[in-house]
Amino acid sequence: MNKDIQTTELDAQTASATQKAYLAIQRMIVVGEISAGEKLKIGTLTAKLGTGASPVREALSLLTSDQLVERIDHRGFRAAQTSRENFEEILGLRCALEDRALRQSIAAATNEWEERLVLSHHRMVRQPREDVEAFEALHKTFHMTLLDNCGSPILIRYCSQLYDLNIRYRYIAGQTVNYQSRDIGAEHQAILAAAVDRNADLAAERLINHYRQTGAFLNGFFSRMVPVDL
Amino acid sequence: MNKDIQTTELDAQTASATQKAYLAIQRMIVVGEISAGEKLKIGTLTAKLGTGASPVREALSLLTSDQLVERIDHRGFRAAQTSRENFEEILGLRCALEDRALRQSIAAATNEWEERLVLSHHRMVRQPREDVEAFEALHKTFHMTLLDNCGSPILIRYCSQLYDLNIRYRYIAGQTVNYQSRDIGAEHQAILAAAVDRNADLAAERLINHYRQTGAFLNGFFSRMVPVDL
DNA sequence: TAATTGCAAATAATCGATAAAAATGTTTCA
DNA sequence: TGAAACATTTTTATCGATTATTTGCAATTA
Repeated sequence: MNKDIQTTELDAQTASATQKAYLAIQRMIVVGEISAGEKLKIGTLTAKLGTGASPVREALSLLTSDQLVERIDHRGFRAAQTSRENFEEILGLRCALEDRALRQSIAAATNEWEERLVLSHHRMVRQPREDVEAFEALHKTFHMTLLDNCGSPILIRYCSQLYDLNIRYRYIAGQTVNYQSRDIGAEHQAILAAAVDRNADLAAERLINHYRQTGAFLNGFFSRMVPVDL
Repeated sequence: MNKDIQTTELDAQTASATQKAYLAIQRMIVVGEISAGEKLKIGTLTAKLGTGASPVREALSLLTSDQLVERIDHRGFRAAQTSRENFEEILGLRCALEDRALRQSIAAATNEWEERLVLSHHRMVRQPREDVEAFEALHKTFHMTLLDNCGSPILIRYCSQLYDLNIRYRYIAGQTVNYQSRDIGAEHQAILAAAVDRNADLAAERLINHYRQTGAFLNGFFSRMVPVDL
C-alpha cells in the first residue's frame, strides 16, 4: 500500500522471474529447507520454481555475493557451508558493523526516523510468535530500521547480509529454544528506548549485548551438536 | 605456475564465459572505460565481448552485488553512479574495516604470512609505474596481503570490494596526479615495516593515514570538478 | 588389489530465438 | 500549441535446445 514505508516489498505480478527465484532460494537456504553444503542443481530448481534456467542461474549468482551460495566454475552451485568458525565470524563482524551503523543512525536522528522506529517495533511486538516467518520478517525490519538512518547504503547492505547469514544459524538451532530463558521483548524495548533517547553509547551497548547473548547461546548449542564440520 | 602464491589467477582457456565477462566488465567500470551511470546494454556487451546474453547477464548480476552495477527490474543494468558522498562513504568504511582486518592479521601473524607480505611488497616496488594496470594489480595484492591473515573471509571480501570501489575514483581523478606530491613508496615501506614488526597500532595508524591522505587529495579534486551529481 | 584408463550418463554452461516490456516517435483531437 | 492515444522500435527477460564439462562406473592393466 504505502510504498514509502516498506520499499522492499514488491508486487508479485510485476516481479521478474529472477527476483522471485532469488527470494525463494534465499528463503529456502536461510530457513534450512536447503541444508548447508547441499548441491543446488539447476534442473531441480527450475522444476521446483517453475521457471527456466536463466533466472535460476542469475538468482544463484546474486546469492553468491550474499555468501549464501558458493559457485564453482563448471561444477555448479551449492549452499554455503556452516561451521562454528563461520558463525563466530559473522557474529563478530555484525557487532562491529552494527555498532558503527547504529551510532551513525542516532547521530543523524530525526523525528521521522524515530517514528519509523517506534512503528517497526510496535508491528514486531504485535505479531504473534506462532507465525515464525512473519515474525522474523518484522524482527529484521526493526533491526534494520535501527540502522537505516546511518546514511551509508553500503554499510546497511553489509549489515543486512550479515543479518541473514546469522539468522540462518538461528533456524539451524531451532526457533523456540533460545527465547525461553531470556526476555527478548524487554531487550528490544530497552534498545528502542535508548535509541529514542538518542543515547548512542547505551543503545549500542544494549544492541551488542543482545547479539552476544544470542551468540553465546548458539555457540553452546553448536558445541553440543555434531563436531565434524560440514 | 605456482598455484599456492596466486590463487586468484585463472587459466584463460578454462575460465567460463561468465568469469571472463565478469572480469572484463569489472575492469572497464573500474578503469573508467565505462563511465558512471552509463547504461549497460546486453546487446552492446555481447557484441564487444563476443559471447552470449546469458554469461553477460550473469556477470552483471555478480557485479551488482559488488556495487559496481545497478540493476533495475525490466530496465536493465547500468554502471553505478559516482558522487562525493559515495566516495566518502567508501573511504570511511574502508578505514574502519581495514583497521579491524589489519589488527586481526597482525594478531595472527606467522612467518609464512610475513614472507608473503615482504614478497608482495617487493613485487609491487619492482613493477614500473608506466604499466598502470599491472602496477595497480600488484598494489592491490600488497594491500590485500596485509589483511588476508585476519582469518575472516567475509571481512576480506568486503575490503576487496571497497578497494575496487575506491580505486575507481582514483582512475576518475587520473592516475599520476596524486603521486607527485607524496612519497607513496615510503608510506608503503613504513606500513610494511610496522606490520613485520607486528606493531598493530602503528601499522593500522599508518595504513589509515595512507588512505586518508589519498582521500583528502581526491576530495580536493572532486570539489574542483563538476558539482552537479551524475 | 589398487590404480589407471576409457566410456556413458548426468549436469553445467552457453547460444539463438521468442515473448514481454519499455522507450520513442507519430498522429489525432481538444 | 499541447497532451493524450496509438503504433513502432528498441531492449530486456525468458525459454528451449545445443554444446562442453564433469562425474561415476566399469573394464583393463600392473
